[in-house]
Amino acid sequence: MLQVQFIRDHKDEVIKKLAIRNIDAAPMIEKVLSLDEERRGVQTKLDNTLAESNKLSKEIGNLFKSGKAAEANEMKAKTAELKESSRELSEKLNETANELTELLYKIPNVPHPSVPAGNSDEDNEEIFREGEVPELYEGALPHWELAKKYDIIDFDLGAKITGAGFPVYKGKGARLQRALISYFLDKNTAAGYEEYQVPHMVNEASGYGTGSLPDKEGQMYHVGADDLYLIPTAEVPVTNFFRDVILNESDFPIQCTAYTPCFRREAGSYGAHVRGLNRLHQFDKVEIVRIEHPDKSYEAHEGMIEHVKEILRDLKLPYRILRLCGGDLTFTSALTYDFEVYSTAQERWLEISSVSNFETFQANRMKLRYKDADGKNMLAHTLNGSALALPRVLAGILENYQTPEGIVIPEVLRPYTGFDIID
RNA sequence: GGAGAAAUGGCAGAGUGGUCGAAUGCGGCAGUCUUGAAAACUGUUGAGGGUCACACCUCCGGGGGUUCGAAUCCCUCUUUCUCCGCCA
Repeated sequence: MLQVQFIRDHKDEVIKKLAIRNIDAAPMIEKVLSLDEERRGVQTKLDNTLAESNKLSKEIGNLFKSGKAAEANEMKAKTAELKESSRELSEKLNETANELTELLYKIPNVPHPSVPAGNSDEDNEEIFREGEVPELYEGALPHWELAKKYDIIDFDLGAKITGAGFPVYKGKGARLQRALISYFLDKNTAAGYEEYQVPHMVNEASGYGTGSLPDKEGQMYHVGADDLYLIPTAEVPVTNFFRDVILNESDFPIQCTAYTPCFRREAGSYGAHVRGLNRLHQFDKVEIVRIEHPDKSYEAHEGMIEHVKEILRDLKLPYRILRLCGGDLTFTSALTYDFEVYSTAQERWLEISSVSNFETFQANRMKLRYKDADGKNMLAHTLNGSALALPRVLAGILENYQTPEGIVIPEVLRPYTGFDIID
């Protein structure tokens, strides 16, 4: 969430920049400012009341000590009124503060200056394209047909034991999946990211920390009996390592990577675009997360982009990079680059990575700070990206590497798979 | 799952109703001394709100209560430890 102080100091700028997201934020911002003013007013009144009753309490204590019980008891009577008004004031304070926080939760991050205006994914800006789209032979198939033909992914079996969108990987399919995970993790750790294995469920506070709550409440699976959420991405547990943490400047850069399954309800998705591996309720992903000094975060962001590029080059998959427009930018992000791999048989682009800089938006919710040179606590910047999401990479490999003889395994994966063709 | 114990500042650890935001030690930072460093000594060292700056207010795991007054008493939740049970 945005800092109230920042909104106070940059009101017009915030409104102007949120317009890039097609949001008329002026009414909300005005409300924030008036609530904030109200909150501070009530706070001051409450403070004064408490100060007075603290003073009285001390005096009463002193009177008792010096044996003047009668005077002390007389004074006690005076405190009742103060108590009553401080009770009222603190209720009022709570109300106002809660209202303010709830409102702040509804205001998305301010986009970076480079974010283009726009309404939907059609307005995203392609900034880079690389890799050759292979000429497919006559009779080439989409990945879900290939999965069936070579018996490497069983969607029906998954539907039987769990439901639609929970595939079962078999044989060489399962092995390829594991190869990709290992390859990604090795690649990330070689680039300086420390590997973690994390819980696949998180508590409510973590959900709020990264912004999955309350904005995406309905998208997460909730385990009611224990009030836990299945993670939609490793970003949530990993970034929350740093919730309520004050770092030293020397701790930067912090680079983490983690493989986890990701669980998404995807309520409202339907149709041909969710076929096969295109959109699942459970999928595997290797995530990279960075915690950075504000001065270095965009440099780090570029570094993450280069890193993901390198992986896709290794895999020799045709891909492009988009700079997301204001309308397509996720709630918490200031700047996001999407990587899309070309699905040759479907003749469409599939998102396989989303690399974002959240600046202080998550850090403010999480109270993730560092001590600067003057000893002041400042909010850090958080970033993350996929490196990479498995199913669509797998779809890309199956479709782009298909031959009449079978599916050729990309060179870099062979040490991990132990075979070079699926036939 | 059952029984018991505990949770205090970066760490260790005092504090059982009043002047305690909290002794002491370690660590960190600054200074003195030194060619430099170490040692020694001196000072300093939590977070949030608020203010031009002070004042002032809040925070001793979380929430609630008793009291004029709570780190200290009561209730509740969470977590950790010990013992028993169960178990990959």
